[in-house]
Amino acid sequence: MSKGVTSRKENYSQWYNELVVKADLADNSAVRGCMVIKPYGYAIWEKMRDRLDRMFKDTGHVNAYFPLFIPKSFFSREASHVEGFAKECAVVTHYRLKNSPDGKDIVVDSDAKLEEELIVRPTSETIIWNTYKDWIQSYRDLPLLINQWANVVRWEMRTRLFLRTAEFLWQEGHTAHATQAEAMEETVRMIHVYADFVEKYMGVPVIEGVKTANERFAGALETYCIETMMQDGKALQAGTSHFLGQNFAKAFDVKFATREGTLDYVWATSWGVSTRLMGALVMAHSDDKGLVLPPKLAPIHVVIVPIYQKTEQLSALREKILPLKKELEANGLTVKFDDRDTVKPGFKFAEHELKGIPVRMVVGPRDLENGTVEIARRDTFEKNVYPLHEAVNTTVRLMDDIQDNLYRRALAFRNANTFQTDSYDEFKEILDRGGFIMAHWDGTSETEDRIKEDTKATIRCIPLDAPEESGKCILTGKPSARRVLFARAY
RNA sequence: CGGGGCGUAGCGCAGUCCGGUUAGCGUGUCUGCUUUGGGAGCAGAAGGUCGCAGGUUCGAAUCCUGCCGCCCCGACCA
Repeated sequence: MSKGVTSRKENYSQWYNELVVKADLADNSAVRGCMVIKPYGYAIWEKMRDRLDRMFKDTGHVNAYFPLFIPKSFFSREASHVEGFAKECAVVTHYRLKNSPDGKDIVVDSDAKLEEELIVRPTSETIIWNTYKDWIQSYRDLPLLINQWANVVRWEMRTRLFLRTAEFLWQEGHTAHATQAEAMEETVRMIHVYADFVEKYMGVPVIEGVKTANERFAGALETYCIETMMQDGKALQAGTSHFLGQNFAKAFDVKFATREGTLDYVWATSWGVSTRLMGALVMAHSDDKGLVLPPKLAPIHVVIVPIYQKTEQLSALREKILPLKKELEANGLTVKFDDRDTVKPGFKFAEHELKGIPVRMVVGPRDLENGTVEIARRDTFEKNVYPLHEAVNTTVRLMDDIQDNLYRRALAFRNANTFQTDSYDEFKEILDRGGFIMAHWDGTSETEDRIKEDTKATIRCIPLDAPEESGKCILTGKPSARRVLFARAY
């Protein structure tokens, strides 16, 4: 990115941190572990959010909003759920402050202690299922397909911008169904929606799969996930969709009258993606010059930089550029005309690259003379001079090219860094280099734990498309029916 | 909660071991002139409770004691 800073290959983590801050996506805040999402970063998140929201609506869901605070007692209703989240909850115990005796400070008023503590939601299953109890009586009330856009808090020990923050923005879908099959269908449908979004809009290839018992969501019977590879070969879980069975219905006593007149517990799913997707987007495509954004999520598609010496020249350029800008906009592109006279062109080029703007146009005196414009693409740095009348078509075409190229490039990288092995020694070597490993596993949590302790690698998922193949567990040599995906993960 | 490190200008740092001019460097900011097809150059200016409190000393950013804050590694994790 900017001169003299960490390169991607030198120190991937540091490169990422610097990039997020320098590209104006986010900053650390005064509150430990929390993040300020800056306007540019938020604009990208809004693009993601709007597209996902459309996809949810297209699959029959509606939005609603549930409270931030969850009574502590709700939490303990579902045993494995509380166990999974208890260690990272923010808890509200009081509702009032008062002046300290010496009047110099504000202190918690110990008289204002809550009878029951409130948990700041780390996820909303409990408060939502407590509500669903009132909403669902009959099979006619089902399915209930609701999504909420919200913030949640998980008091993590160690945080990283976008990838793991104490508070993060996300959406969580919570659905209720009359049958197990329907709920299962919904679970799979939504993981496909996520996969679709991440591949087609973010340009990041995913592996769809199911989690092992160790990695499963607290309270779920089955967790589906999409796993992505970052440029250091580590895995990032980009989204999850959970089949919750009747666990939450039983915990919150949500029964419905069936078509046959009997009473049954409803079947549930939940699914979510978060601002972590921003981290995935940055880590998957960016380079040492900065961010590389897929056109479908870029807040600005094209930046036009004028080259001039005197202000008269600028007005001549403006006459050419403004109609061009208008025409690009008529083709659905967002265009920025960077006519700042406070910085030099070279500075602008570097800045726009840092921010990942897909296409840059340069128009100067030379172009005025020749009726041309220079067009450069961010992903490959290729630049060419085109006749002015071809500028719009070229740019529109470039948007598709860049979008495709980013996906293809990421896919090629993932393929080049995905390995099959049956040797535990080689398994460890590959992990140290970075990459995904397809290997046999005996199906036990004990083996998975031992491998994790030994190598820091976890089973990211059992890929949905993993073919049956009998083999021997990489660690224990016990029989295995298919290979599973191992990697170190964020 | 265990192990390590750091706190000096908006930001990044040197100076601390071995106390001694007016506390310095880079960058950023401001002013002026020259520049403008890849992160400009020169000249000038502004900017500091050296984390806080106490102690030792003729004298403390530097030594001693206590406190506060932050970062990194581990446990946790979308």
